[in-house]
Amino acid sequence: MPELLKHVFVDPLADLLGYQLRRASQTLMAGLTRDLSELALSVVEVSVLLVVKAHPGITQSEIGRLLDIQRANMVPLAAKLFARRLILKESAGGRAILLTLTATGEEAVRTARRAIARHEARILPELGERERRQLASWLAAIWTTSESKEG
Amino acid sequence: MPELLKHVFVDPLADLLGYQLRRASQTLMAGLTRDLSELALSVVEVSVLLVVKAHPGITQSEIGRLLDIQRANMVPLAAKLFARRLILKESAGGRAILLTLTATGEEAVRTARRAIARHEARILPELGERERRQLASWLAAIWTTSESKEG
DNA sequence: TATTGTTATACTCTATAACTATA
DNA sequence: TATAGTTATAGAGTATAACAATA
Repeated sequence: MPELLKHVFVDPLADLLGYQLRRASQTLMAGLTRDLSELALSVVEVSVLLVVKAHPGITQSEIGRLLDIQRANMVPLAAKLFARRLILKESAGGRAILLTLTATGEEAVRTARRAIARHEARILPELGERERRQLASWLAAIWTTSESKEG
Repeated sequence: MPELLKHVFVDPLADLLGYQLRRASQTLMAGLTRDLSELALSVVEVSVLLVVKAHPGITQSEIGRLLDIQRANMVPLAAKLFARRLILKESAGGRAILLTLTATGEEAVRTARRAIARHEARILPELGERERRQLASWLAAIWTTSESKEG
């Protein structure tokens, strides 16, 4: 079929906020994954690393609660970061294990932050700082409000 | 540990637009999935149904291009909707198969639209129509712009 | 040759249930 | 009893490669 005669279909979902949110999130995650590929770490793995950086000595369960990751799913995540020598595990007497960054982990965090900053700057570059904050605050309201989550 | 003495950790990712977007999308999808559970259809299956409703006679490949779903992944999707007697498949002479809604499919679309409207109204109920449009337009810009998608 | 539908497959992410070890 | 870490597993969602049929 000739390119110019191809029917272009109107997207009937275009006026749905949820649809726009999902498509935007997918596109953005794909882009960030590409930008983080130099580190050979997934977006989730990097986010765990950033949390450990901000809270040295935090436990797996605490990270899970913060990022909404199941306790069980934190296991292979932490195992990979440990195998890559990015984090240290330190027994806290009880069952809990305290996580901290290694020197390699600190370096990975610096690299990740540069990649993330580069990526963030590429999202809607025409947006000013005020609009950016407005957008972020609307998005935060969606998942912070318990109504959206539970009812 | 007593509830009041539990350490509440600050989320170091809170100022990242990409993070807010992902969390919002996850929360929203979970909520919408729950709201659509009466139909026993996933969010993606319903979105396909809405596209067929808007474009009777559209093909699987065309739907895939519109919603960014791989051709291969459209197969089990269309198969389920067909098995549930929600869509009809009509040969178009060639290899392509034209999809249309059955009466049951039309009814499902009506039910789905009510559930989606209910859900959308529950997201950011404090947002006015103008802010809603602004938010939707920013989100659309993120995934429509090729910069975000490819580099 | 390009496109459509298809099969098979694999990988990631996420969710649940059950077990143990410890406070 | 409640919590942390763990294991195993299952289900989505998504991605790629290859094939046959058709324009």
